[in-house]
Amino acid sequence: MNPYELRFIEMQNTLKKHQYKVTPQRLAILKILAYHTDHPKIDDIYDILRKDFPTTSPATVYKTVAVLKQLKEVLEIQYSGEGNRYDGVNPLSHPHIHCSQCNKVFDIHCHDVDHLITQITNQTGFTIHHVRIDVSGVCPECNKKKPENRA
Amino acid sequence: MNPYELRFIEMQNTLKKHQYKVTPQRLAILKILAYHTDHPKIDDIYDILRKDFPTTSPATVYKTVAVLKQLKEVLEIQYSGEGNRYDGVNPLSHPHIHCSQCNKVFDIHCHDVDHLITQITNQTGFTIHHVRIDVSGVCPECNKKKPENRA
DNA sequence: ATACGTGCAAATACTTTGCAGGCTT
DNA sequence: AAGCCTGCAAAGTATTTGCACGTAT
Repeated sequence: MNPYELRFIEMQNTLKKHQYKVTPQRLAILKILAYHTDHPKIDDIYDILRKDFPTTSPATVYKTVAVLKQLKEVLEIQYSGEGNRYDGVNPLSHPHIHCSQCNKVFDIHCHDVDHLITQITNQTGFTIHHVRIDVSGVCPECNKKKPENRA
Repeated sequence: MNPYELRFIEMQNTLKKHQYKVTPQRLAILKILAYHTDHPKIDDIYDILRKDFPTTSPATVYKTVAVLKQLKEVLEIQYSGEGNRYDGVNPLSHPHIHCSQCNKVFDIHCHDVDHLITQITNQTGFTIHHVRIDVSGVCPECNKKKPENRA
């Protein structure tokens, strides 16, 4: 079983475990979130969903995503002013990097983050619940296309 | 001259240098941003501004903040769903920590950030323009008040 | 059978825009 | 004097809510 299918099953199980009803619409949204690594927005999910459910509405997507967010089966990446993005493939908090040219968002895998969090905990005395590390810039692809964009 | 006044003057100079008009409203907004370390929202600025300019409107605040943001004299900290916050005291990108109980936002001073950025640059090949590190949790004050909130 | 979910529309919150008149330069 | 700035209102975008009907359990 590939990791995407695994996520799809995990998400279903979490819904059932918490007595949420598993409807066809929810299954479709789960599947979209489980299989898409490109951090879709609500509208992206809605557009895909509409192919199978032409009468669905954005409200349904918002509601289902809210449930999954609360169950920690999807990570919300807040981008004020251009719609939040969601990561259902890897729902634990992790760093992202956003290209301001092509608007793609990629995951970053970074060893230093744990150390950083320890340092911040010691320094602030906070009980830390969530760490958001988001970098933006221009990705190598876009740099190739337009060399004059380099900083 | 204290550092807040210095920021106030710097912001004025930047406006003048770029041929923006220095109006009483703008001066008042600059002063609010230069002197407040608590990362005010647009509405917070507007509320303070209204004491001296009862007929002003949020649009004016939005417009002035947009100018300052573009001139890099204020740092926008995006919090989707509850209004962005602004840092005019320290307008260079730096980490913040937000308390989910009292909603205060504090600066973090963290040595490891440069190293992290180098690592991310090497790993991704991005030309990095902006780094956002935002932590949320419960601050020591709120932990004292409600010990059961500890993670 | 019951309670929850769906989908429509209206409401909310935040921000941007258009425009007429006023003020800074 | 000229053009930008202000402040009002309206429009725009993202998201939430209310409600009647339908469906999963």
